[in-house]
Amino acid sequence: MSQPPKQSAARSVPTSADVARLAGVSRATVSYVLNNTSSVRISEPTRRRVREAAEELGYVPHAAARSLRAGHTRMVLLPTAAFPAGPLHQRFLNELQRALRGLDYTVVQYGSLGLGGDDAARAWAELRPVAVVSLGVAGLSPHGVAVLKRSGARAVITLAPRPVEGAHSLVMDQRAVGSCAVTHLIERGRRAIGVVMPREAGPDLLSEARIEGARRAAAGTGARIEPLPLSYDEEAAAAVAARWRGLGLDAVYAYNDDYAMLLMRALQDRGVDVPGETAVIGADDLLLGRLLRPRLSTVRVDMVTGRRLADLVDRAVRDPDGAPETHELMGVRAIPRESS
Amino acid sequence: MSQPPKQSAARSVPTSADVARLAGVSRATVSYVLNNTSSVRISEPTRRRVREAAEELGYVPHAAARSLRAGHTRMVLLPTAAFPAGPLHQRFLNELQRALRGLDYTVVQYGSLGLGGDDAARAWAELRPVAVVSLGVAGLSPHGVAVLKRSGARAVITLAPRPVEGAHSLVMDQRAVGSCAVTHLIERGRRAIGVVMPREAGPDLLSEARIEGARRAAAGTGARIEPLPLSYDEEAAAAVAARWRGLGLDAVYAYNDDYAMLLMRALQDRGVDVPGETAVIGADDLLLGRLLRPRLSTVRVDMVTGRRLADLVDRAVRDPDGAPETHELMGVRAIPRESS
DNA sequence: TTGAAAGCGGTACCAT
DNA sequence: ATGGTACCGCTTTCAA
Repeated sequence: MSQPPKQSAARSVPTSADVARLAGVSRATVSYVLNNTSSVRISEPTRRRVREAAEELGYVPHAAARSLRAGHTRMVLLPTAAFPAGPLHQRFLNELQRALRGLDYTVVQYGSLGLGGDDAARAWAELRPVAVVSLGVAGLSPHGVAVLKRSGARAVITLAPRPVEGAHSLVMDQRAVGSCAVTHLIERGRRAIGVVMPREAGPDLLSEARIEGARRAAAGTGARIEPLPLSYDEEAAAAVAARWRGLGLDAVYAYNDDYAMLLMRALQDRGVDVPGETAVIGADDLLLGRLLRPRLSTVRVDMVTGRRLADLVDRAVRDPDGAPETHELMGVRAIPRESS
Repeated sequence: MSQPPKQSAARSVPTSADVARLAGVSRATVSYVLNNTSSVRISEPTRRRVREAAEELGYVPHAAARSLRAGHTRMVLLPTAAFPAGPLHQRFLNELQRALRGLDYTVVQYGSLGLGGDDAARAWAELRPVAVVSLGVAGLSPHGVAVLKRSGARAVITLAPRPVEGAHSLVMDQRAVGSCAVTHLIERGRRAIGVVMPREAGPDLLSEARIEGARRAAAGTGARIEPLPLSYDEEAAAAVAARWRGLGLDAVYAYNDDYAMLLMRALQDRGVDVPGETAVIGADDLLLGRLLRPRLSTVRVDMVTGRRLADLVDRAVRDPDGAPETHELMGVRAIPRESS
């Protein structure tokens, strides 16, 4: 055999050098042709030969090599810690993704489930993204932001209950949701208000903020707030309903519509009249809430649009030294239907 | 100035060379220390100096450079075309992600929204993932699989209605869902069966397969199948309900529970008795379906567990030349409740 | 115990 | 119009 270094040459991944060899040109030429480099003129026959060679070998450029050479990437990293699920969130992610792609970014969701705050930030930084958009992931600290920026991220943007130092922060003060719901109930004359929080997740920022908002809205009005941890299953809801009368509550605000629907049904099955005896309100305005009887009251939260956020990312990337902005962007309003 | 090439040296991203310089050692030593290379002994004082230098500079290794040198990555790519949403899917993704991370893989979701089949595969191949797990993304062709493999992917796994040549295929024959639902309805004595499909998505593989299964189950039984495109909003549902009696149907199978709930409510509001006049069955066994009255009948689909899929990925990576396996893995069963 | 140097796959400058 | 070649940051022989 005449090629001792390459035993399984056929098996190995084709590189631009392979293309060059097959086309009988230099690697430089291959690069020019495949990237349509405009600052250099290549004859049409050569272009064809290169293209054909690339095609024949099934050549695909190596992103890592390219970005290593370039010194930067077009990657926007979306860390996904725990999926918050929810159809709104999904739609929003899709929108954002499409908009960013339209601006020629590569969107990558990176799961950092097992990692805590700063470790996660480090893991993200290793990928050298041009921007990081952290959607409500707890634990992105100012230090984490610094690590990312020092490793070349030109924009770090958080969408969270509280601003993070050093990052552009879109503040969605989830307390407003709780406040809005409870204020609504109080206006309706309710005074003893249960607040349902998911038991699964443990204390996360979202539900904590919502209950904190509830407390705040009740303060000084004479109304009482009673936290009610609840698992998302029928048995748990039935159990709460069973001891309902003992709790002495005349209203309940649930973390979101899913939990609200679950509890409302359990209450009804237990003979508790909704809204007569107990008013119920949820949050997030799911379509399904309108299908129950009584129709579920809810709090609607205006999300930022994916398009707007994508523009913000792009602006931040272009002007990395701009002072981090903090935007309050939560519109929140109660949508009374029949359950309250 | 004495450093013309580096005007903003302070601004630039620290490399292992910077760490080496600061610690007064060579880059090799830095690499040994930071990777705890066991084949080489480094004195403790040196280790400390290196660690301190790295810390001080905020050094984070460059993943692209590393994998370029290594010739391979530990990245498992999960393409996400359109989010199928759904809480089951979410849980499953989380499980899978966690299990893969446990096996020391890096999980990356890559959004290829705007791209069609083979372009998408090419884009994925540029990242040189060690494995690609395609979850129901239409358009991963045998050619796409070939591109991925030639660019170094050691495993390509699809979870889809049909096997894909060259890839390990977990076949979830969604026709079984439609068959199961319709068979159930026929057993209950129904003969004129509407099948609701999402109007939004356009004809996608999932809903097409489900309706195809419905047709098959009806064939030869004398039962009639009537496709009913439906948008996911109340008006659309009301419109269908308004012309319900004219359709002459005595049962309906909806693509999934969400659509089933929506239509069932609209029918009830129109005075159609469920299940007396019209039986309703959905699919996916959402918790919320149990909250309506009558409780929604459904078809439950057993998903593969994330853990199992992760193991399959790992096995395939270790044995890349193993023949692609095809597993049928859909357990499907009707769960009759009160609506049918 | 440590350092020098080659090379992974591209890109872009400078020659030719 | 092309080719030669020096990098990008990191790992890993091989020598010292």
